[in-house]
Amino acid sequence: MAAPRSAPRSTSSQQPDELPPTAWAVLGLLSFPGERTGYELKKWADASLRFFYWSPAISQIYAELRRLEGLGYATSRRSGPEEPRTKRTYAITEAGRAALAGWAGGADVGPPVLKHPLLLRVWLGHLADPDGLREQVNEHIARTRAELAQVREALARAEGLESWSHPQIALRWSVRRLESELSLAEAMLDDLTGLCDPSGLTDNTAPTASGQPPEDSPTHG
Amino acid sequence: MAAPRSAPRSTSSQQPDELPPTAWAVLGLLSFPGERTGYELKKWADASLRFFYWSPAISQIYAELRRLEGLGYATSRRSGPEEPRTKRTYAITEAGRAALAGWAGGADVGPPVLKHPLLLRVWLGHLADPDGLREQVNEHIARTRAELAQVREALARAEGLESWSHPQIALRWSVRRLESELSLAEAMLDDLTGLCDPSGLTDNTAPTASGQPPEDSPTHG
DNA sequence: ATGGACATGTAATTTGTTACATGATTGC
DNA sequence: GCAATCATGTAACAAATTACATGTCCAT
Repeated sequence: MAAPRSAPRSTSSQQPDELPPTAWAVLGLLSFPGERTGYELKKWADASLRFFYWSPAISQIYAELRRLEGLGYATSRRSGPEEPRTKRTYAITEAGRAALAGWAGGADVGPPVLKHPLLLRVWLGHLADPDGLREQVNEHIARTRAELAQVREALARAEGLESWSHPQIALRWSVRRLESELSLAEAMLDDLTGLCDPSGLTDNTAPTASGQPPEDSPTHG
Repeated sequence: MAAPRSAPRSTSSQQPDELPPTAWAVLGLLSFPGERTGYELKKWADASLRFFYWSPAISQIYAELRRLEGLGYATSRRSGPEEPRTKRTYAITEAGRAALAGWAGGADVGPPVLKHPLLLRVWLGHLADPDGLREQVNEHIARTRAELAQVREALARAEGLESWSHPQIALRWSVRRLESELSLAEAMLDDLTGLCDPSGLTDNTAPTASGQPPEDSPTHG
């Protein structure tokens, strides 16, 4: 198979890995100073993690917290009557911190995965109305601008805080990433326009040469 | 919950949507001229789709093809004795083409999802060895360069072909995307270096001011 | 008193993966 | 003859989602 997928996952024993990335992400959330509830974790993931890694469903966060506790990587305590609401707060343990550090230092990082529904539609553009397509790209641009504002907020919150320099770097990366997402979309808009209006301006100077009729089974391309 | 997730998925009836994006992606693969086998589809997805949307496992492709056929969106035929190998080739039907066009024109595109394991580790950098972290970023850069070469190949294969202009646009977007991934990584490398070596050069001039000790529950940041 | 945010969880279901099993054909 | 690629599928499982159920606290 052409694409090298992730490592074969040794058939026996539970190495210090053996947990899905989501579990490590949740444990990572817990690795910053302070205790927090599942609910808080979800909000934080929505506001920050999601920009470079994805925010799990709240029900999954609760499930991962239970698993982490079962492994001894986290402890929880129910709030006593001193606190208003009854809730369960989690904290990382030394074992959890060690396991997380081991995972973070581990070898295979794995390739980033991008699922871009807009691109899927552009790719299928031959079936769509050109104007509708450009409209969708414009909506994407608007959505991206809104996200950019959110990451900048998150970054502002993280700035000036000690021991938050790495989250800051991740958020700075996210800001730049969204900025580039914007220019990527603009460029694609130009490409899309150049399709209907093949004026020499957009270097769409493919001279219709070698117009091979798309034969059966185009051997992928 | 803060993050607006996808639409509530109306409880009754099968609208022209109601299929996971993967099914549409597979049907999309089929929407280009020619018939092909599941195996060919997988290779094509690895070589092209994966750069902007992800390549399903081969077993899932077979499963989706069966589902699509069950819905009348595709037809299949076993190769007769005239062909060397016994295989099953699929083709899109008119109903499938119509359904796909309806989906492509549909309203909600949904936000792109990025899962970037490297960023997860950078975010957790306080637990890791700084040199090891930079090393991982460098590996990412090498991997990205290799991918860039692959997309350029795919683009070269698609160029000059008629009725492939939209896939071309998607691939051009992917080329630019990977190029920007490269500069993003370089910039992050600088950020990471600036952390250990806070010489004024890297504008890391945060004056340590307002060194709020990270209090309990930092209200996400 | 009512709606919204806080808070936690269960159950059913879907999506997707890996491992396994099988066999034909092609090129060396 | 042997390995690689072509080709198709099943089964077991893991990951993750949505829908549902329940209840509290706070502000208007």
